[in-house]
Amino acid sequence: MKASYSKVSTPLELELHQQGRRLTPQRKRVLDLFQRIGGGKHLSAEEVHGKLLQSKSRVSLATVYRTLRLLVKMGFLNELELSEGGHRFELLSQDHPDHHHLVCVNCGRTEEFESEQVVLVGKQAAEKEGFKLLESTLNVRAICPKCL
Amino acid sequence: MKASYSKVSTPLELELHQQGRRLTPQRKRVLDLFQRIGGGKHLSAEEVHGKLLQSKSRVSLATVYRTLRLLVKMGFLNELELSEGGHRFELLSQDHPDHHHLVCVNCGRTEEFESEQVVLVGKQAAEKEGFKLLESTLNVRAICPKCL
DNA sequence: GTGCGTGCAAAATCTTTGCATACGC
DNA sequence: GCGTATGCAAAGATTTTGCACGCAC
Repeated sequence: MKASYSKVSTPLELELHQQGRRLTPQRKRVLDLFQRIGGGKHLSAEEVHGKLLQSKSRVSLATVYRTLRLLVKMGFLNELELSEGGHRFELLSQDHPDHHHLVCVNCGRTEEFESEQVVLVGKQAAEKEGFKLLESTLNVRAICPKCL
Repeated sequence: MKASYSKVSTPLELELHQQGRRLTPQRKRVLDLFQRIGGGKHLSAEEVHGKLLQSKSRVSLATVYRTLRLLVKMGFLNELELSEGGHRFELLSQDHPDHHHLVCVNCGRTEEFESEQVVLVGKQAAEKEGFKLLESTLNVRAICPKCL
């Protein structure tokens, strides 16, 4: 009997194919990287590029930029602007919903936290103006104990 | 009788002199611009430069950048990162305290709102980790009615 | 085989910096 | 007059783009 196994399709693959796009090793590697390091980490384009070079995968910086923007548009990643010089990206996943950032403006140390209240306030603000809410992020700028 | 009038010292001038710095026409023009356009507007460095050229004041782009960073450090301006490409700045004034942004990710329309609750949450988060709070801003990313 | 995606290098942005000059104090 | 601030132009940093080739489908 002919072995009929079905290749598991990842959400990434499905989503790409729905849009007539392709699952390339590069795209897989970028998303894999974020999934490997987990939900709370913030990487810049340069860092993604560097980490992929280390793990013997060859992805050009231009492709990293293109892929990051693609993954953000497709909802797999979240783009952050925390004034650490350049934008950063993080994994957006179900078990890591709306969350907020406490950033030390001196050393860049970042802690995350969640708050149901804040989500609610964002929702109300959006509703009041007739906007459709996508996400809300609270950025708390502060000085960490070490830098004080 | 000799006219003895006292030149009014602006907060900017006082603050600068306290630090051994100087009140230059350039610095005055940049802060004036923000005060003229009012509290809720977000300008990029390029825009500040452009607007100052229009009004026949000559300020170099390098000075605009240096002045913006200075004014932020001195607490006259607030630096925003709303993913509109490049950082933006807005006037920070007493009658316009901690406030938040509701941004349409499609057309860039931005509404502001305030929330005592959010300020409180930020404060608690900072305290919990031993950080000294500077400010907290809630960014709500959404789609405005027109773009829906 | 078709045409989307990649790599490369060049270009476009955005921001900072070195240095001689100008000017606030 | 002293020393900070400015302007200019060059350098840096970050991100985008054009084009020929390669590979996912």
